[in-house]
Amino acid sequence: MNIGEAAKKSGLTVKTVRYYDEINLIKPVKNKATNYRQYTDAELAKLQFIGKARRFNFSIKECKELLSLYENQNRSSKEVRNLTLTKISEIDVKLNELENLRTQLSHLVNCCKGNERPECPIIDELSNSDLN
Amino acid sequence: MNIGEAAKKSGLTVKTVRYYDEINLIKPVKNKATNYRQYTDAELAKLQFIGKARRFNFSIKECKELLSLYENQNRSSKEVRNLTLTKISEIDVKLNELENLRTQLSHLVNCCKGNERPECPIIDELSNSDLN
DNA sequence: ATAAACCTTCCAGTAAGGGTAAAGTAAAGG
DNA sequence: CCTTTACTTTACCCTTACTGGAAGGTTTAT
Repeated sequence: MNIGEAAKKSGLTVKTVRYYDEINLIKPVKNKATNYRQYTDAELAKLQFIGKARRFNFSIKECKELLSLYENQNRSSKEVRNLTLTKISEIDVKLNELENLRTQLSHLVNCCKGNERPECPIIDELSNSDLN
Repeated sequence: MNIGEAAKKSGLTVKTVRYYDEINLIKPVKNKATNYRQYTDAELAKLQFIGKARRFNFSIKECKELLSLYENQNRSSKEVRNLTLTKISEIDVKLNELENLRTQLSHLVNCCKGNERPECPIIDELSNSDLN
């Protein structure tokens, strides 16, 4: 199939699929006559696989790893599980950061009257020269 | 003061401070003889302000807005508060996404034995062609 | 005089594509 | 058969917010 169909069926954009070719993630054969990319069903499946992994917040680099595990019939499930566990703890770190940020910002908002007057505790806090 | 001192006192890197000059965020005067950037105390205060706002997850564009509010003695605290509230709801969206992701990933991890065998529900799920 | 510790500009790269242009190809309609 | 429309190609720049490095000028200390 051509790139448009592969894109549609994988839920990716044509641009993205072409990009995955460019970075050697999924390289289709080219039709010699037209120079069009030709995707097989197996390649479509990989595109779908990547798309899903990306939605699970795996980076392209991690997608490459997952893809090679996917293609390797002799992999152990432990390897996949470890990659996923690492990803989960990365998410935990990010969750913590964001929660802290949220707490601090809502504290600032609660201190600010939000009226037409110029006094603003948020600006005051941002102007406070001590870091943090 | 020279850029190194301004960077140190603001907790930013020299590279970053130079970048802020380049994008017209904080433009110091240049010493004609040496071509060195000269930062005043007021500019240092702005660098500190920006640094803090960035740590609060405000984008450079938002920092520009905050900075103009900071510099405007006639601003209303409402404007600053609204910008901050917007930022909080953006953080909420991100928190939600990450929590969903975490739930899904830990569900996958719980289904996976993580042993030496190749059967892996994580890979199976990623291979599942229906989106989500 | 020379070394180190500053500073300068310029160029390239990051992640993961998006936007647009110019041009080739294919399929459908008249 | 011709034209329009839809699809595809490559190539280039743009995004965010910097970071790294090279090659060179300046200042300070030894």
